[in-house]
Amino acid sequence: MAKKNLESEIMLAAEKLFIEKGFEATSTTDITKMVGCNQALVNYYFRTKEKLFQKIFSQKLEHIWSFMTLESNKSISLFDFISRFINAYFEELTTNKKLPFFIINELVINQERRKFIREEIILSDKFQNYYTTLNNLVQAEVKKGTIRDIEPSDLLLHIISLTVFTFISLPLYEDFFLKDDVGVQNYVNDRKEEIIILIINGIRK
Amino acid sequence: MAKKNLESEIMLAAEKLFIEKGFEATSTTDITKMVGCNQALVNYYFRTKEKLFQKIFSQKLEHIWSFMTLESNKSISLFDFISRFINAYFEELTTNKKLPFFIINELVINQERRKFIREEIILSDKFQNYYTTLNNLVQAEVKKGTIRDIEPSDLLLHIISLTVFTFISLPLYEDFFLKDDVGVQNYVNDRKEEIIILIINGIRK
DNA sequence: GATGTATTTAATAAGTCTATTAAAAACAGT
DNA sequence: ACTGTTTTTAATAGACTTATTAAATACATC
Repeated sequence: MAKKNLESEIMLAAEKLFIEKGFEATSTTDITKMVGCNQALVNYYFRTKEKLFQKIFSQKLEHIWSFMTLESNKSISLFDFISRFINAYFEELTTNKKLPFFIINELVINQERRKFIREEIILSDKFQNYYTTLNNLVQAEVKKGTIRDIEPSDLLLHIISLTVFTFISLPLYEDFFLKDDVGVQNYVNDRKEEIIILIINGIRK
Repeated sequence: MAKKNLESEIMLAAEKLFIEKGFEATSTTDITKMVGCNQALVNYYFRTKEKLFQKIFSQKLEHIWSFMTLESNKSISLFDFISRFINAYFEELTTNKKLPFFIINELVINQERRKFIREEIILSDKFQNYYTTLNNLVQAEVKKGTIRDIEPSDLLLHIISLTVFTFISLPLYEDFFLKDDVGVQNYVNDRKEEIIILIINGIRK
């Protein structure tokens, strides 16, 4: 039996519900009902529902973002980067299937959160370094003549589009073709392999 | 001055707001405030907010879906299909930039709407024909040896992933890189060309 | 112009939601 | 065991929601 700590229990329940149903559709009553404590505790520990959300959101964002940059450092060549990155990305999202939708959704809906990301991530040194590293990898291959001349941003967008969309659309796949967990997992794995092939083939000369 | 017709004015306002902010975040008061009429009219014309939403949702879905099938019939070869389809798809979504997010969002959130799609679209003859046509196009090219052996579903998913994600993430691009309408349009056009190249290159042998 | 129907409004019921407040309970340290 | 602090609860204010109702207005047809 874990030590009872309502603050973190509320965080966990909120995380689950926010990711499942989004900010609007989740009430503080839902959250505390899940924990089994009084609704006022949300305000006691986090002041407002919005602040609780922000805490969870930036936590999740930091998680996924630090994961992304971590993966890029390990790579030596571009093709290595691509397949390694997509593999790790898929593995990461497989254990957090709803995360892509959660993040995209809130970023699209809420302009404030976009500004937050811009300042915290896009303008950060870490991102600039990350992008420069990727750019070097790409330029090296272009010079060698192994790939066509492509913007690193396009490459990155291809990877993110195809990976993220796979997980966003997962509930659709599940219900359209009546698949169980195993079926879904097979589908995800197949998509992963196919996406790697498409991208590597697609940038080759 | 158009003939005043509050029923359709409500529909239009609701369409705008639902697409902009989603079902939950839009209130019937918002909608009628926009039109400038009494809130009770929503219930008078559409019985419930949910029914109003459903009407708009299936209208939009029908629009995009009939567009997709229309485009497939015009194509003769696979490469023709791909570039023609992506071009038309992008053009369509350029005039309805928020539509992809709207549809995906509601489908992910609401299982009932997924079931609706399954019955109305996936299981329809029209879809089955559509898929068979695509399959024939793909098989023909595989036999000719011009492309690698790929599932038509994968090809379709590639196209949809890359196209839809471009528009879903548009607000992010806009705010991250501080682009105006012209900048955004250039970006969209560049992405379109790049996506066509990636896919055609990516399925070639 | 009277009469029946369709449209629109104002008022409001009944529910939900978040945040606040004051009191109660649990837990320290002495 | 007493005292001060932290945690938790119950109760509730106040602001929204959607949907319903009955009354008012506009419209059409005879």
